[in-house]
Amino acid sequence: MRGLSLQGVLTPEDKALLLSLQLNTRRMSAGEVLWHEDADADLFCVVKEGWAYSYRNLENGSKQILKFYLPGDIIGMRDFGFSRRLAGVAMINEGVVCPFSYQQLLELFGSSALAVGIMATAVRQQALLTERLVYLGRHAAHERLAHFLYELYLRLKRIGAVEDNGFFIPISQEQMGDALGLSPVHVSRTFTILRKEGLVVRHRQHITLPNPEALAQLIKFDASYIDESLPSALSELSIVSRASGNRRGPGMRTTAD
Amino acid sequence: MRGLSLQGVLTPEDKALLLSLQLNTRRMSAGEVLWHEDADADLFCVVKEGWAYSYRNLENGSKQILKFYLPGDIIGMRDFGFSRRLAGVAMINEGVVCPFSYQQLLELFGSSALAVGIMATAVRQQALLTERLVYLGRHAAHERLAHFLYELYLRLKRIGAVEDNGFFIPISQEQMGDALGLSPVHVSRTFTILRKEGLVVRHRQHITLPNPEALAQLIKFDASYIDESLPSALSELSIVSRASGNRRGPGMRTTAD
DNA sequence: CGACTCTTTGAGTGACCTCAATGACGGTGG
DNA sequence: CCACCGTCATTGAGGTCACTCAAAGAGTCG
Repeated sequence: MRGLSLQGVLTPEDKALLLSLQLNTRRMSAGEVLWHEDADADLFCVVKEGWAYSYRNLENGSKQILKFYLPGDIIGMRDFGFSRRLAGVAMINEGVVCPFSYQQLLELFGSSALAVGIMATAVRQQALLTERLVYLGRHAAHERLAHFLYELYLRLKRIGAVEDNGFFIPISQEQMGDALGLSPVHVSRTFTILRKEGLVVRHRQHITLPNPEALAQLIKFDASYIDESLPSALSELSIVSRASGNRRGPGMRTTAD
Repeated sequence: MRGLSLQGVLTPEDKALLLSLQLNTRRMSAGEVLWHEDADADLFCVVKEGWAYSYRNLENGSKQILKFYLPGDIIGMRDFGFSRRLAGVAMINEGVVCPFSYQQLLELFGSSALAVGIMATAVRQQALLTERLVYLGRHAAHERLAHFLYELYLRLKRIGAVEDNGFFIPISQEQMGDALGLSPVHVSRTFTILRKEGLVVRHRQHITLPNPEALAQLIKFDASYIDESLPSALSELSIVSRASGNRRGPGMRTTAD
């Protein structure tokens, strides 16, 4: 890095921070791992040279690559708001990266805990999309549907909308197909399969999971992307309100997007 | 809303803001559209009752649903950092939402333009993932590959790594398959198809797009999710640096994740 | 010059698709 | 109360896209 020019309205603190980011550069060899899945999440990296990619290794032996990073890209934003990495990152070819800590970023937000929380919440919601991406890319229809239903089950449970392992679902099978990348006909067939295995009972707009654990087991569901608590630095930011029309749930946590 | 309790370290301003969010509630009927794709993006919504979903209507007549929103979820974070909506949002059943403006959120970040920029950058990067999701869900192999290559082409062009419509690509076909949800064998076949149509020329680790416009046309590529400028309120935050090893590009814009 | 990785091509299979018809349910109006 | 309608779900038949397995060609590296 020879120079650093900034446009706009950055404060002197901002500029100092940006300069500090350029300090720790690290040369990486081809294939070298920046971090593994489930590793502690405490830093970002800016790619200076070379390409990198983030990935998930799946139970079934396959792999889903989430993103390729080119020079100038920031790696690791995806995990901000979680204590552990949701995906591994490795270099493709040789290159140089600039690591910097979450702590440095937090200083930027320092004045507003709410801003930090909104940022973290936005990132956490992205985790849901990422999870869906993995299922679209590398899982069969019955796994996509099972995952979809189980995720819904957990989210509804959080807001107190699950009763006796069952919940109300106003979505048509065609809409589920549009979400899961399946034809409505095949969604129906897939429901039939899950019903015959005793995993899902469906009656009109009501779904019951007689054995949620078995369903979770089927797809090796890892719920950390949904209900893991925020790292201590960001904690205590849930917006708890009690909506008038809300069915007797204990409260309502606001989760982004 | 009867009450609003907050834990943690929120400032009085934060609390005032949160209270103000509860003001404008709006009752929605089933199927009602909150906003269309490409509409101006200037507000969020918190879902109080009912379910909603965000979607993309595709050129080929199909539809991809991105996410279902349950009570307590925030809608619209995905577009923060863009001037127009990347996806439409509609209610599934009857419900109540609380709209609030981006402006209110910006006040939270007010003290730090850099914090705003990082937030916006994180959200913009999510747009890339969303776009990939759409292709995994609803597009054939040759469309996925064409889209992947064209997106790469645009991103590399931004950092000055494209020369004569060609660029260096250190990725194996197996890795592309892992990104696109295809087997390595089928990636190879798909390359053959694109080559025979004169859209892609590949020689080892170098790719040339003889006619980028034709490729973009094939997949109706809308580049707004990549290169649309930030809304005025957030503008001027690109971090321009000149990396030592960077091939003679004019500079390097930092884009998140 | 081998050993290795990556790519290409062929053959056969399977998952999911489309098209089409029927069934189940709910709402509406006579 | 019942006939009618529209929407949604189910089931069958046949087709296609992408998969797996397998083998051979092409570069690259030591």
